[in-house]
Amino acid sequence: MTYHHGNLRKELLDRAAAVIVDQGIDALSLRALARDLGVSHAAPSRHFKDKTALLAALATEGHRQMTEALNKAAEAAGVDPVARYNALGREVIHFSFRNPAYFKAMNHPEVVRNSDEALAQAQVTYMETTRKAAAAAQAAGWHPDEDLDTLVIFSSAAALGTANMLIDKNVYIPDTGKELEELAAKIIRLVVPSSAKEL
Amino acid sequence: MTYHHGNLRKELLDRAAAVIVDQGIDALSLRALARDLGVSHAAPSRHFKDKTALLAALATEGHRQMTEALNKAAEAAGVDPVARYNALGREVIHFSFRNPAYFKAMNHPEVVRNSDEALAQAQVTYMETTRKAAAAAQAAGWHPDEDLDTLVIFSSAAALGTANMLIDKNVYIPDTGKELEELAAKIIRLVVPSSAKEL
DNA sequence: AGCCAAAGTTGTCATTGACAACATCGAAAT
DNA sequence: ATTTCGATGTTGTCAATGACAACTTTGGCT
Repeated sequence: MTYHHGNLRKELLDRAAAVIVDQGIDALSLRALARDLGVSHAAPSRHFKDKTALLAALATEGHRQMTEALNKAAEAAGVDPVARYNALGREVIHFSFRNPAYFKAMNHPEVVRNSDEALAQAQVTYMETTRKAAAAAQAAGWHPDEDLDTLVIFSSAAALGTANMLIDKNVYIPDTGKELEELAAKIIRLVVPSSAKEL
Repeated sequence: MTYHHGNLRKELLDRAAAVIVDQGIDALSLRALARDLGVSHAAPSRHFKDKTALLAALATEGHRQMTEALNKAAEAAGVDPVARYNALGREVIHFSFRNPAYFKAMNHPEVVRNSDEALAQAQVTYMETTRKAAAAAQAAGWHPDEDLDTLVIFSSAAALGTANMLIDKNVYIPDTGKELEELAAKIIRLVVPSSAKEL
């Protein structure tokens, strides 16, 4: 083992994600992370000023990966703007299943409140992407008479709210016996049809 | 000042709610609460075993008040089951605006995970209320061919998600210049029409 | 009058985040 | 090749906190 760890920043983020998944964000401790990785208690501070900074980095990376995933999903959905927006909604939920730790960091009130430059930028970019896709869907006939702002908030809230409810089954959910993915797809279909033909 | 405070339990809850509103749940500290109320650092433990227990009590009280508010709102909405369900959705959001601290406690992952008997019961009751109202709306023509479970999760997620987004403007929201209430009403209308006639 | 359980207090400990001062290493410049 | 210096780790320390134990006060019940 060398004096310099060499990859501490990334390993801290990975380990933090693992801890968040099975113990929650509140249980995260910088000193515990350091112990887990076999470094001294103050080593993490070289990479993250404080706990919030680590979570902000996690959230920023999450936004990066989600943006990538959303772009892919939209492309795969073809040219129909309604189908694309539907795919975006499904992908947000799917992403939250695949990356619960990123998702939780991205939506943690404390993290969002103290977001640094990079994170704030990532958030704005995400909202702009959503807004553009929603506008296209609207132009294709989805709720043509509604305010775009209203539509954006409605669909974002539905997608994020669904992800939050399903991620940890925090709320009592009757056992539907269905795969969560299929359930998510049905829910998103109630927000945006899966194709313009269904309008 | 007497040795026995006389009303400490309630004052702890009230003060905690105030702290949560302007500093967030993470900033809550039992010792700080004790200081604020002029009692010793261990006094709160006589009423709440630990921090989670205090939050659970807050959440339980929140559920109690919300249930009451929801019942009133449904009654005021008349007999049309669709209008009633729409009113429920609007009231959830309105409640979260009026009682952000309760709402945050009720939706905090850590609190929900470690819920005690009373809180678990309150949560189940809430979901059952929602489910019944949704079933009635469906019987009246709202998405007659969809699974009830799907409809319940969809509408709950939309309402809770909207409340979460609007409560602290956590997410970037374009300045609509509209009152939040009116915005919420428009969003809920996208979930459930405001009357069966609009189906 | 006296008992006793509820409600408060003081004392203490381990954990944590934050910071300061010091140590080591590797890569860039000479 | 050497030197140097900034990045990365380490040790040491402090104040705040949650949790718990042991003791005290008080008011209501018998």
